Amino acid sequence: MKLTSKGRYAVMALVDLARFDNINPVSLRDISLRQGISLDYLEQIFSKLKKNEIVKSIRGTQGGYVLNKNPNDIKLTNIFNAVDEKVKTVQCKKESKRGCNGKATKCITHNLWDELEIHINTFFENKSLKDLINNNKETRV
Amino acid sequence: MKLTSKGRYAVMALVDLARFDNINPVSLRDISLRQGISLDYLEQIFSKLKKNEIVKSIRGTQGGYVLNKNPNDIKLTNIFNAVDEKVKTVQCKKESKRGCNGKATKCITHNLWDELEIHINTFFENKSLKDLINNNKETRV
DNA sequence: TCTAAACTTGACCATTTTAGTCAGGTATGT
DNA sequence: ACATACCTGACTAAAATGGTCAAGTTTAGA
Ligand code: FES
Ligand code: FES
Repeated sequence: MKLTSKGRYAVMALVDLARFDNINPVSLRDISLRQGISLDYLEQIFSKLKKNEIVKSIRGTQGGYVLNKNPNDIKLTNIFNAVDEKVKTVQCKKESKRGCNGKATKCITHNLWDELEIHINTFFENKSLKDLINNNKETRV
Repeated sequence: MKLTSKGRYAVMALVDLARFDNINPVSLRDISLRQGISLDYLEQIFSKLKKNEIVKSIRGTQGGYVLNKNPNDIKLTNIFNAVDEKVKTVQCKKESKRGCNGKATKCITHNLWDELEIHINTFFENKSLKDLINNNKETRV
C-alpha cells in the first residue's frame, strides 16, 4: 500500500498555500520553488483542486491561487478525492453483489478489506488543513 | 492508496488454509480452485510465506501446506511483511535525515505521513488470522 | 517400481499506473 | 505591450503489477 506523489504533493502544496495566502494569492511558481515540486505537475493538480472548489484562481500578473474554504473545513478526504487518490482495498465494484474477477459472490476476506478501508478513511476524515498548519507552527516554535 | 492483489491473495489463501488444515495438509491446487487465484501466482506467494516461517510445506502426493504457528500468533503484519506488501506513505528513506528527491531536509507534511503510516500499521498489528477465522464463522452462522 | 500429485525455482512478459514533460494556449495587472 | 501566471491536452519513460511458462524435485500410493 503506498501513497502516491500526487496525493502527497496536493497536501504539501495546500499546506504551503494556507500559510501564505493571508495577503496575496500564491503562485504555483512559488510553491514549486519552496516545496521542490515540478511546476507542470502542480498545474495538473491544482486544476483538479479548483474543479472541486478547494481553491480559487486569480489570473494575470500577481495572480495565483487562494483557498476557497476555511482551512478547518478542508479535510484530507476532500483533497484526496479531488486528485483521485482514493483508498482501494479491493478490485471489485462496491455496489455489485459479485466478487473480484466476476465471481458470483464476495470473497472470504471481504469484511476485512471493508474494515481496513474504513479505518484508513477515518484518518483522512478527521484531519483538516487547519490541523496541519497548527501542527507545523508548533514544530516551528 | 491501494492494496495489491498479492497481499490480498496471501491473506485469503491463509484464511482458507487455516480452515482446512486440521486434518491434512492443504494443496495449493485446492486453494486455487476454492478461492479463484492463479496456481502459479499462489506458488510465488507461498514460497515467501514459507521463507518467513508462516507455513510449512509437505512434498509429494497428498502433500501441501500447513500453518507453522498458532493462528493467534499470525498477524496481518507478519503476512504482509512476508510478501513485501509494505505500507509506504513516503519515498524518502526513513533513516536518512534528507528528504525526498535528495532534498536537505524533510518536507513540511512529514509528520502527517508518519502518523498515517502508524495508523495503518496499527490495524495490521492488531489483526490475527484467528480473528479472521472466527469472524467468518460468525458470518456463516 | 512407476507414476501422478504437489512443491520448487527462476525467468519472462503484457498491461497499467505513475510521475512527470512539453507545447501550446488565455487572461490581466502595470 | 508585455511579463506573469493560469489553463489545457497530448505525450512518454520508467516502474510496478499481476500474472504466465518452463523445467525441475520429492514422495505417496498403486
Ligand atoms: S475483494 Fe473482491 S470479492 Fe472480496
Ligand atoms: S515525504 Fe519525503 S521528505 Fe517528507
